[in-house]
Amino acid sequence: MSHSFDLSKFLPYRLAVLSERISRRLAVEYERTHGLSVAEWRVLVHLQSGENLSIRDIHTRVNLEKPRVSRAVGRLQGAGLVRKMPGQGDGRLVSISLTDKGQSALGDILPVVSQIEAEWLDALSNGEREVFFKVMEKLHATLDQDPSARPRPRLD
Amino acid sequence: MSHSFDLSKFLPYRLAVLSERISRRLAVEYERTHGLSVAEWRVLVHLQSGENLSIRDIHTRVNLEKPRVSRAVGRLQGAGLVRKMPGQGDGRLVSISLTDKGQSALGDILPVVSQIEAEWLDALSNGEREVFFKVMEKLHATLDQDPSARPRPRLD
DNA sequence: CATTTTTCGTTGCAAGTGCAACGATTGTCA
DNA sequence: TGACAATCGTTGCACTTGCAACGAAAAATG
Repeated sequence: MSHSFDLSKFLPYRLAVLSERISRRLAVEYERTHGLSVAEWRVLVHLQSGENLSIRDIHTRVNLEKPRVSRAVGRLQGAGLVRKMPGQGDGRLVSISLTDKGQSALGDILPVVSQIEAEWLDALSNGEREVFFKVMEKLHATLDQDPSARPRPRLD
Repeated sequence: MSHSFDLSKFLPYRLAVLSERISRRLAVEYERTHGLSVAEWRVLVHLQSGENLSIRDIHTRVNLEKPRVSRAVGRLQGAGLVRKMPGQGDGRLVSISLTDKGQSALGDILPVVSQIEAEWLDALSNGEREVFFKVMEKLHATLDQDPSARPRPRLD
């Protein structure tokens, strides 16, 4: 007798579908208005929090592979949104920072994106929000103890 | 003054990180043991529920673009896990079904994958599971009313 | 019936992705 | 100090992906 299995009730599948739908919805905004990809968007946002970051900084904190970050930064530089300078002190590092144009683009996008997120969160009660995030944390904690799982990306 | 924004607390980002980590963990299983990609895995699983499906059936129910399904089916056929026959009645349709080898591969993978999912769900209380899935549904419902969002894939 | 539209699956093509490997720079340790 | 190892960012390469366009087949329209 065959193992009964319903993909539509499978946790990883449901998460993937929801996550993808939400990502797409957001991408509509920064893609249409500023031609950004997901990787470029993440890099750009992360640069807003701190200046003079290296590729590796972004790589470890933003959950993108190193080559992906490198190329995203290259495209952002080509678009004039980002500036690359040799890192002082350590000659291997590259110091990346936002240009005025990059700041301005972020200024356009962030309010829109925050507004969309707010609409999603407003549909939930306080308790639901709390439990939802707690569950995500618990799932990460379970994965942390699984040697076959990837390490959790730093979220700080 | 600049808009404060913390990517690590941004709902879409957190969802993407968790979803990707979970997907990767699963992919380890069916990729290493049977050389399947995510698309191939989804197609294979969906074929288990019903026989003689068309590309379009899979496309609409499994949240994969049509060309992606077509190519995944082609690779599965090449690996001997799937059989393609011209659809009777409608000459445009392609009738896809599992071979014995495909059934056998699923028989290997499904218990392992279900076990991993069970470990994740067991870390949650009944209430947490309930709220978590309810929140996912609510987020979908909010997206349903957003004309800029993609339609929700059928989950049946 | 004849003609136009729609649907189905596939393919072309440009672009992005993951992984390994590379040169360059820095750190480590005998 | 000198040899070796580790780290940083980039690049090569094979592969996948998304989107548009295509031919074949069926449906809709007159």
